[in-house]
Amino acid sequence: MRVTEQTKLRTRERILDAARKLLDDKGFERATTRDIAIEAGIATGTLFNYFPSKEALALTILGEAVEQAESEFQARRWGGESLAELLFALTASVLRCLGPYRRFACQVIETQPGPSSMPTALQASDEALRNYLEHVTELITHHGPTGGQPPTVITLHLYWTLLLGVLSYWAQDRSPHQEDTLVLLDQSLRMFVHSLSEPHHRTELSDEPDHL
Amino acid sequence: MRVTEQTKLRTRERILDAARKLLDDKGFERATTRDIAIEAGIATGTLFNYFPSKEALALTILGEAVEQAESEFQARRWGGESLAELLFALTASVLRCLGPYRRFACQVIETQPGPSSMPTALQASDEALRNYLEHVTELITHHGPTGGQPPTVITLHLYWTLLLGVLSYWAQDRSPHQEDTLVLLDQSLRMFVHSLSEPHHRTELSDEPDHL
DNA sequence: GGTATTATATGAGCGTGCTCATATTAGGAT
DNA sequence: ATCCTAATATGAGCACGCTCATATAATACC
Repeated sequence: MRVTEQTKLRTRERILDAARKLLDDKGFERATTRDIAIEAGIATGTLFNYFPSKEALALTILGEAVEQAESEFQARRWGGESLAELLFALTASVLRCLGPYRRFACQVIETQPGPSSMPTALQASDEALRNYLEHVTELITHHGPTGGQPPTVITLHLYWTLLLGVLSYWAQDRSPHQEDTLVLLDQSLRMFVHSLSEPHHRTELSDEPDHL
Repeated sequence: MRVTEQTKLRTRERILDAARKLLDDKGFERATTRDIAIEAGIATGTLFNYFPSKEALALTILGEAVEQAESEFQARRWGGESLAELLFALTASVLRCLGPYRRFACQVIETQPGPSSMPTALQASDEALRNYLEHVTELITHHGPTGGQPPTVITLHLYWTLLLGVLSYWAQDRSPHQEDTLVLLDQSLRMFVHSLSEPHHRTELSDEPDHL
């Protein structure tokens, strides 16, 4: 069965469509891989020839959305905006593109390893997420208050944390057009950008040990 | 089999001990409920007579640690410290008490619903975590810059987000005594407290829609 | 002691995500 | 046309968390 490349791509798309439908209908946990396979007209095992795991399948869908947000952002003409404004616009784009997947986006992205441990290596497992983080790194480097200095790992981790917080609020935001989410995003980013100007400290308390 | 209260408590403790051991050895996912039950000398089903789920079992262990941190904090004599210092001391206590469970603490707490949607109702499912959040709310209310005003839901959500970020960094922190974690904690809290003085905005960009 | 009652313990079994030996078939060689 | 081969599809089966009908045994009553 030396199937044509085209057939394989069609199967892949059928799986992605089925997954989009069922993940949106039932959320990440209640949408089973068996059901997705049936909806796509294939056997359960076949699904795993195309995607290594249910999580990777969902991430593929979300990654495409993030990539689209990225292009939308790049397509706009920028000049003179502050770092906070740029990050706001980029992240609002991401939220808009993730809109159709609000039901499961946060559940999946939350489980991704952020840029914590490994120095420099942004370790989000999905490539689109890695690119997003690299893009953020670049924006901070070139538009941040510490001209030209790339952010530390701790700073990047902080950014990722805040993004996850916004996503998890957004996933449950019942306000008309998720306006509250934009308020939270704004507050998060202002806070974050402000903190870039401050050096890294460590609070000293007389009766507090300085380690854990 | 109308077993004495004491026997039930002993079984419960045996389960908790077994869980502490295996969760620490293998992490949350690789420690199976079957193995924990065997280690505790009971049948698999029995475990679920004592705890409704594997997650609840782990949360019980972590909840006890958080409660201990809480009492340590209460036991100290406070006077004149800033909000940032109080939050720092409280959270450092929590981290210290969670120390023995570093392997799985973050994996479990991360999955807990934060104080996002429901107004006022802090919805962390474990009681110790709810208490912790209520305590934080109280500290912000009485020591924050907006004297006497309780924080908004968004503000609390932000705090929870930052705490999760610290936990996830801490879980992987390889620095000698997790000193980097303290740096991150410090930066997070300074940032957070600073943001309390600023009103909630929404960034306005000429070509950016004001909703999602 | 014997029996009834009833809280608790038990483990077969279910639905998951995922694997892997096997069956199937497309496409080249003849 | 026919066979051969290797890429792909298949679904029985595994280990997981968790459930539930049933077995077991501790107490109350006589």
